[in-house]
Amino acid sequence: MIPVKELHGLRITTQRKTIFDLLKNYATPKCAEDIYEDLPPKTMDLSTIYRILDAFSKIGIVTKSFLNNKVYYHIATHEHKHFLVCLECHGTQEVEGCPFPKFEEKIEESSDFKIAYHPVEIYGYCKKCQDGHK
Amino acid sequence: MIPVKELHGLRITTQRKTIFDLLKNYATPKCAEDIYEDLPPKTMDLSTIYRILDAFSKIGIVTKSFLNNKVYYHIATHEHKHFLVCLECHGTQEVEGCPFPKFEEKIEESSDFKIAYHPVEIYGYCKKCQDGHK
DNA sequence: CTGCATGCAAACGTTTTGCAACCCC
DNA sequence: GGGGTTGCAAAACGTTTGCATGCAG
Repeated sequence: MIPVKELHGLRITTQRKTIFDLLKNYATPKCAEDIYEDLPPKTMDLSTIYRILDAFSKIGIVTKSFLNNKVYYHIATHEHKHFLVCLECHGTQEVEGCPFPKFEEKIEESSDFKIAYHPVEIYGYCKKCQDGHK
Repeated sequence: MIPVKELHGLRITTQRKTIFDLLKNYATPKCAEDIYEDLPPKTMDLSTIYRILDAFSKIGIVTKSFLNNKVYYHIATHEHKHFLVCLECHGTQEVEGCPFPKFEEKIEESSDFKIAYHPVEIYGYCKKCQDGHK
């Protein structure tokens, strides 16, 4: 786990510590609004959350993904995780393993592309939402 | 390739044919605005493009992906493709092979999740944008 | 002729920004 | 003390929607 003290040159503020601690405890990716609502009212402004998440993603301690025209953030632990996201109810569940590692090596070898990250989400329908979708 | 005539119950209109033909010729995923700008002025409304892309994705002839808070659409050919997307210049290049197939089988077996699609994009920095990003 | 599809304009929700006040280093 | 950081408000952005008109079947 990344220690809070090392924020890659970023100042350690109350707000950043708060967000970092929240992120640590989330099992699945969350959007800015989710985080905002998990905080007691008036803890900090929504725009501050956006700025902090942006800063965190720039220094690589959170990953970004997208669903429903919203950005989802997830802490970048050394254990790399993937998630199944339901297109109907937007529920998220963790899945084991990562199919990418070997593939990425091959890509970096054969092209001059430096991979930053790959999506962690796979879309579909969960058990209870499968009716009506083949 | 999917014949234009089979639009899964959708009416075949001038606008839908136009969009379909454009999509066929794109080598990389495009967003609605890209498509709008590729058309001669006044060809059709941007909202129409959104509605058509939405309809197409619902019947499965285009896939959706996300970058920079925008939705990217790509025609769903039987050859499944992946793309490298540069976080700096937003350039896109195709890459061969798909790392997912086996992984997906395993997931569908071990969980009750029905996979609809997985992201086709891998993020990083292309050769000319690599300076400044380790 | 009927209902789905479109154009236009306005609304929507998420994210970004400008600026003054604040506070970490 | 100074420059990065925040709160607030407003703007920007991609996308969606309502409604009257148009056109495919």
